[in-house]
Amino acid sequence: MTAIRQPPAAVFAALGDQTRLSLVAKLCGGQPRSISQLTQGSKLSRQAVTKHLRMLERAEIVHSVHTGRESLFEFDPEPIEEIKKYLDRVSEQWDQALSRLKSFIEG
Amino acid sequence: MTAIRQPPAAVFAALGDQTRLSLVAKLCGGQPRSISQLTQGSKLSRQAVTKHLRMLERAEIVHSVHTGRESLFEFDPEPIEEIKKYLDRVSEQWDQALSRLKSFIEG
DNA sequence: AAAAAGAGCAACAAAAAGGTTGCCTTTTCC
DNA sequence: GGAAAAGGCAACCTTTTTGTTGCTCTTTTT
Repeated sequence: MTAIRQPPAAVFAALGDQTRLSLVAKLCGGQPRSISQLTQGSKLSRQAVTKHLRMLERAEIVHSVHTGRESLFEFDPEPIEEIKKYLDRVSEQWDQALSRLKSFIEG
Repeated sequence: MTAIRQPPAAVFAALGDQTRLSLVAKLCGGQPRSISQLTQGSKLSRQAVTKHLRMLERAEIVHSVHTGRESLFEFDPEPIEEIKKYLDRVSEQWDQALSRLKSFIEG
């Protein structure tokens, strides 16, 4: 049931912010965390952090699960694997360009 | 002389836009291209494309070289290699979390 | 049952992003 | 020398981002 994936730009955009990058760093450790937990130590308000989490959620980098009075966020690895592949293709293209240049000079 | 690298968030942000992603796709092919060339086929104005290029330049993903009346843009691979490493660390953390979970269940 | 903790919703405001247009300068080509 | 091509600069506009605050609701805790 491979879902239709966000285009890579949306995932990059979601990662393009230090606050959200920090949230990802915490969540990729595997332990689900509540909004309050994720707000601890941050200079931002809970609402601000919530908005960032919703943005990560739209990019499908995290998802939330409601339990009792709190909503826990968990990391989802797929979108990041996708953009890694994307970046690999970019690097590969570049490497091929370098190879061509090299054999042109040598040949 | 390893330059001080942009923090990863800035690089992700620079890639977080379809237009800029397309520009990167063209430039990572190795051939330097002028602004006019890069504007060809785009629905955007030259100025809009220029702004996107400047944004990629700030993130050090490309750099420009003036030759005569045109300015050529070239791809720079380092920032992308950096964020690939960053994403590898994220994936690694996640994988370790999964391993711990697995051995907890099995043990 | 009352207080406290965790969150959602909505309104608001400031700043940044994304794009346009007009005008000017510098090269190149005829 | 004059026209055309390539770009830089600045003003301007609209939309999105990023953040705040206040209020309400539900779930725990005591």
